Amino acid sequence: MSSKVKVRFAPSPTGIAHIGGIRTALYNFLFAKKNKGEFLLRIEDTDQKRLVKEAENAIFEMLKWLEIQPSGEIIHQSERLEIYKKYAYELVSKKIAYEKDGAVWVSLPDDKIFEWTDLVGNKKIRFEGSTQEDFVILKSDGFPTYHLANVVDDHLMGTTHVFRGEEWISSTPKHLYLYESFNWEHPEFVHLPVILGSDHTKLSKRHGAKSVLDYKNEGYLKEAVLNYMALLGWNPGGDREQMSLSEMESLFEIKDINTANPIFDQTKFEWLNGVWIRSISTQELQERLNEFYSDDKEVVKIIKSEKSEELVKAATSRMRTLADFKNLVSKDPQNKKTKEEEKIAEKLNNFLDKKLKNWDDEELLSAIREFSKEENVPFKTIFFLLSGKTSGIGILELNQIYGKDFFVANLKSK
RNA sequence: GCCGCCAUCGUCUAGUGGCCUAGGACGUCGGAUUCUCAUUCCGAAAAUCGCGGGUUCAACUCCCGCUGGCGGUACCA
Repeated sequence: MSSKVKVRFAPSPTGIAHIGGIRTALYNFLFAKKNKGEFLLRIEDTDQKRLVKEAENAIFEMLKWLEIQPSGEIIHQSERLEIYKKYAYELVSKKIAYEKDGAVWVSLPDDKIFEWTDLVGNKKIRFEGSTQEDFVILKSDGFPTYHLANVVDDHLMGTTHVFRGEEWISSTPKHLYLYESFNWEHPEFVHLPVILGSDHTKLSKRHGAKSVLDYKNEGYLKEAVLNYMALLGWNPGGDREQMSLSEMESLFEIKDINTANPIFDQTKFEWLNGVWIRSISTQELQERLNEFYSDDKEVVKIIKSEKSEELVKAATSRMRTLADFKNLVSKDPQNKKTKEEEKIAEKLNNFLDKKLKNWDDEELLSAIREFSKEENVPFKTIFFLLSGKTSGIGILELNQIYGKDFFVANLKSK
């Protein structure tokens, strides 16, 4: 392999930029980085009927957010119709393609064997020409089909490695035949096992969404998205779980891509997000939160307050997503007290009022202990009465951040 | 149906003929720390390596068959 590595992410803007798509983009990117090659972007907008207006922007936004930016010019297949037409008719004149119903078709020779070495699993895959039906390369609306456009562009762009989902394996013979008919060398093929949902079928909207941007909006860190996506089907060996983009860039090898279909595990993804939240600096986390809550005045006010750093520190270990932050730091009581609890709250209020002078941590803690013992009230209840929540940031941390007034307000609230 | 890909704990996976009475992680369960919840730390259960044949002194690792899962079978990508 003497030529410089050149790969491309070639999404079709027909729907959401889903997890499978982003993983393909990521593997392309990692491979390019690892081999000091080029990573390009090509928009395959050849299906006029299924085109979704917002999809293209979503793709750009996603790549930008994840910082896996392509270099070079972005190619739109819809702007290259003349090129595909020219090549389609070249095949017609070579008698490889024929016209029917206003479209250009190709038929594979029945007796020909199509074989290539797929780099995932490094195995030979072979098809007999007879298993492939005639296929359209140029549609009657003048647009090319995937088969033609993909082959033509990859050749013209000098793509060395085609990373794509394994759903393309069955049509690779068509592509092989096209390369051969044009007298072009075909690129290496890297067919990635498709990601499955928890019900073991191809991951789709049915499994509860999710575009990568949805995950962004749910409070996932880009590091976690990248990290989890990469590990879904690739493993550099060893016990490593947490990896940054640059670490992955230096470790990525095609031979470490798994051959089996991975199942997307939301729970592990959340765990990994928590790991990332805990591993960035408080200052960095503050910035992420600030950005995440930019439309939420209430939270922005909290993040911008003097106590911001303490709050974020206290919340860090308790977040799995950035979205958890709001409930954690909210001053509003989240559960109503029972009649019984109201009585205890009143007692506790009087007790603390009598006992505490400075409301410092030491005083507060020993008073709570005393109250708990004397009245036989579990700490859990006291926590609830003081904080207004059944779980969350610790009492002493809250004392540092919000102080006496906050506790008294909670004790008095109904 | 036909064609193709795949097959290690529930899940992600390590493992490339002897180091495996199969290792790690998530999750689950138990415990420690503890002001609740988390975090952190310990520990446990969890795969007779899908099944059946080979090859070999030796197979999770190689070969064949079966079964199962997934994918493709459009003038969609």
